Amino acid sequence: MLDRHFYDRPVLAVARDLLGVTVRHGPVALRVTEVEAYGGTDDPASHARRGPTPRSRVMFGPPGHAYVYFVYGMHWCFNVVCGPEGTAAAVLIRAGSVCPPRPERDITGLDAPARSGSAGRVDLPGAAGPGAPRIEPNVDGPPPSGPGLPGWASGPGRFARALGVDGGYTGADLTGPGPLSIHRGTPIDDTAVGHGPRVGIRVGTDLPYRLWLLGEASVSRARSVRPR
DNA sequence: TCAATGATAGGCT
DNA sequence: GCCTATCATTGAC
Repeated sequence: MLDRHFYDRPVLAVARDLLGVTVRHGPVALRVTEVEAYGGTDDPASHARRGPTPRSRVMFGPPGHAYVYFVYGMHWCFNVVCGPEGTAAAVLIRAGSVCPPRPERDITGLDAPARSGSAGRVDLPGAAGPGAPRIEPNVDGPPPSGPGLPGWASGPGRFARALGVDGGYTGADLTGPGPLSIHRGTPIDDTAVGHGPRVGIRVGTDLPYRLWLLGEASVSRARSVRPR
C-alpha cells in the first residue's frame, strides 16, 4: 500500500505516479488510467482557490486522504489529497479499468461496498449534505458498458460509482487500515503517458494538468464544449 | 445538443 | 437569511 510519503510530494509528481496504481475498496479494484492535478490556491480551477471552506477544508489537510465531492446534482468525484499539508493540492481520478479484467468475477463483487454500511465512512461537516444520495454501484440498471468493459469506470462520476465511494468517504485515510486504499502497480514508462489540458472546467484550461495512459480505452475522449 | 439535479459560495438585504 | 450563478458530469435524444 502506498504510504504518506508517496502523497507528500508536488501534486504533478503524485499525479504522474498515480497512473497505473490500483485503488481498492473492499472487493473492488480499479487500475487508474487518467488523472487531473489541482494545485492549491493559485489554481483558478481548484476548489481550494478561495481558501478553506466547509467543502474544501480537507484539501488543506494532510496528504493521503480522500476528498469526495458532489457535483452537478448527481455525480461524485474521487480525489486524493497530496502535497505538504496546507498546500491544498489534490489529484482527481478521472478513469480506471477494472482489475483484474475478469468481468464475470467482478460483477458480484461490485455490490459489496454498498452493502457494507458505514464502514470506512468519515462524517465531516461539509463533506456532503444529509440529503445527498448515497452511491449504489451496479444497482441502477445497465451502465453504458458492463463491469470489466472499458466504459465502466470511464469518467470521474463513473469511476466513483464503480468504486463505491461517495461524500461519506471524504477525509478517509488512504494510508491506514480502512477499506479504501491505493496500491502500487506495474511501473509506467514516460513514453506511455499522455498529457494535456484538463476538461470540464472554464478557467485554468491552459495548464497541462491532465495525465493519462496512452492507448487505454477507458481514458476520457475529448467532448465538444457547450457554449454559454 | 441539451436537460437533469442539488450542493456550494458569493453577493446582497 | 435569501437569491442567484456556477459547477472538476453524464446519459438520452
